[in-house]
Amino acid sequence: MPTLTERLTTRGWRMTPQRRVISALFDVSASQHVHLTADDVLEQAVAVLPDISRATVYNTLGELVDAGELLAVSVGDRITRYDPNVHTEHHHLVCTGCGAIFDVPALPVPPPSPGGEAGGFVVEAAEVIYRGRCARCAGQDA
Amino acid sequence: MPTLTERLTTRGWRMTPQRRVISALFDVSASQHVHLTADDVLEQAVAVLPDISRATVYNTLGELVDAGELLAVSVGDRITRYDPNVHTEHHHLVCTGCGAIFDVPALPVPPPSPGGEAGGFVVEAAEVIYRGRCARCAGQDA
DNA sequence: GTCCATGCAAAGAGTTTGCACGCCT
DNA sequence: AGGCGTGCAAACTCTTTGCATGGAC
Repeated sequence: MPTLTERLTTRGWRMTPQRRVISALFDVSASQHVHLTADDVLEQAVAVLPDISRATVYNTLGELVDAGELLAVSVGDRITRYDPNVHTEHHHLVCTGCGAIFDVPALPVPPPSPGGEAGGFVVEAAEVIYRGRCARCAGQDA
Repeated sequence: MPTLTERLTTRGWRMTPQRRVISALFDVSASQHVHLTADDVLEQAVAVLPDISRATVYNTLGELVDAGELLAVSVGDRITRYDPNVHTEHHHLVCTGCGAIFDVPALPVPPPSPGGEAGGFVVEAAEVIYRGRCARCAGQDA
């Protein structure tokens, strides 16, 4: 699989230093199954490119989502997280203790049987958020 | 089942006109499986109580969620919706066309098998969001 | 009479947008 | 050389908060 930066170049994206840095961040985070927030991206990008602006980060993230290269993930709070793992179907575990998010392979979810007002609804995708305690937080419960 | 207003009185809540109106809205919306936003609540409450303030609506909604009388539901955008249907486990269908939200009875979701970094995660709840097209929007697709 | 919910207004977080400049191609 | 991405700053949306008043009990 080519890197995100390579894929964007292939797509004909204008590869500015800013975009290169942001893409590189997601190439790293993909292998670690990390889910960065816009602020995380800005913070890490500033470390390399001190003059990068918040607007550029948001613009680029939005474009990457539109291009299908990132998944925008919401887990209940009002913060959007960006998931570079778009090529393997997976769901998310959210720790109610520390807020950490983990990936799990998607198991087949039983299709709902919409009746009543929902009759005729055509399901195209199912997204599952498992809530619970990660190993560390579960340990502290005892 | 007593009405929400009755339950709040039983709990010893100070029943102001504002709280009475908001509770009444959810008694109605519960029977219709509607998922009101804070703005919906404000708008409908203003129609009855012109001087009710946005802050009171938000405060009351927050208190109702804390009391376990409402569920705060997020379906991906940054708007919180309030679901009075707290006593029957259910998931949500979200129409990607018109944004409508429908309830479906919760079917058993297979437990994930967290491995890797997620090892030891203790799952306590699973929340499913089905995305697709409601009957009306599916009809327009043809 | 006491306390707490209310209204007001301002603050706050996260995100988006308009515009002129400068860099990538 | 031309167009698009950038930085800046302001605007925007949703939500929360501090404080004085007044209504519920």
